[in-house]
Amino acid sequence: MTATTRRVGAVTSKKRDELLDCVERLMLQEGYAAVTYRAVASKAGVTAGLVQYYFPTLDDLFIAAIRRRSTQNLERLSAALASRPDEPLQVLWEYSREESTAALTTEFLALGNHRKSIASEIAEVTEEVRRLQLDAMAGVTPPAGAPEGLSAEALLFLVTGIPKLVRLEKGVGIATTHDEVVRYFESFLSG
Amino acid sequence: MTATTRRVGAVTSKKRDELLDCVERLMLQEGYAAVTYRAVASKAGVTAGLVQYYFPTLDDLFIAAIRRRSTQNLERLSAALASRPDEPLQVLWEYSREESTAALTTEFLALGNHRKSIASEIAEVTEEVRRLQLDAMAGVTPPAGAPEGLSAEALLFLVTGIPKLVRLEKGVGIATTHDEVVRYFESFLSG
DNA sequence: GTCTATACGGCGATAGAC
DNA sequence: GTCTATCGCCGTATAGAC
Repeated sequence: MTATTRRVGAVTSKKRDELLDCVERLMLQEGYAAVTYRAVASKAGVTAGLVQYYFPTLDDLFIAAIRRRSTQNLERLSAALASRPDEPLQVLWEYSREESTAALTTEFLALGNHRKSIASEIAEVTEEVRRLQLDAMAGVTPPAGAPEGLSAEALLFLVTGIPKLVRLEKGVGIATTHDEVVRYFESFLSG
Repeated sequence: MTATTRRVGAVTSKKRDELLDCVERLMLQEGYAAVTYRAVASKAGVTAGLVQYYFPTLDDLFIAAIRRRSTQNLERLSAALASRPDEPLQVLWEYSREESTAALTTEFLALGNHRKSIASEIAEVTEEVRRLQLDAMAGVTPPAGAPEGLSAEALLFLVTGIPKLVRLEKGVGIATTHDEVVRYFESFLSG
């Protein structure tokens, strides 16, 4: 069958990869709403038609960006967790606070909340990361000073989620309470 | 000076208030990106030009929506805190988990992150709410079972922020770890 | 003070020319 | 594989009717 007639650029194209680089830069600098065919094209020095040749709809473009980035993230996170298997919480905290990739992750989360067509894509890769993170925590006792009665799942949510929330608030200029909450978590995470 | 010649509808207009109601409904149902002059007009049964008469730019519209809603929220929250002055944390937790107004607050936060022109508006009203919340917590000892070494600021951030984060993730279909983290907080908040 | 009509350029998307 | 033409939305601005 494969009934469709629309022609699409090869996923192995070098140009395609460059375009996704531009998409990431645009999202980080101006947010996902600034990602338009014309803006990506202008940044890459090509025509808007060419961008659309590789990504027929903006959904296609965003999904490609999410998949590429999450594959890279999974590898980076895996390596970081494997290199310090005795303190996964500290690794997850630092990883979640890293501006470079975490900002994109949060941007993708916000994007999914307003573009229902790609929400499932975000959910899928997030859950995949979460499984990896939970596995890394298995069998490791929480550091002294960590809240009592907190399940591994809840602790994971806090350690990876609080940095997201802080970033989100910082993004609009909210500053209060951030230092205090970061200080608390770092007080029992290696410190 | 007041050089401008542009005419704008009166803030006391009943129509204006109805339009803001439509804006809130649109934001809740389809997200802020669905808030267009034409969509608001169609929902209110008026022309797009009339919406623009009251709100010359979309920034004006969003700022008006933020101010009206935050004024109402401050009053509701004040009343709730005053009615149970001995357990402000429980009140804040329940208030933050309420779908109706909390969803709009989170939507405004996301909006501010992508529309820098109104970010300061969000920051201002959020900080104002936060001051009120911190005042309500003053002099009240945290419930038994609450994490040790947690400052009032940090505890406030968690109790009001975790529901936001859970809502954000639920919005894209993420489900894991939410039950666990909610259960933990409710285990020491009255339960 | 309220409200309508119209026009502009930018947008996502499609079909099809080179 | 690359790019143009075209369509119907969008925000915004303005001129003017009641």
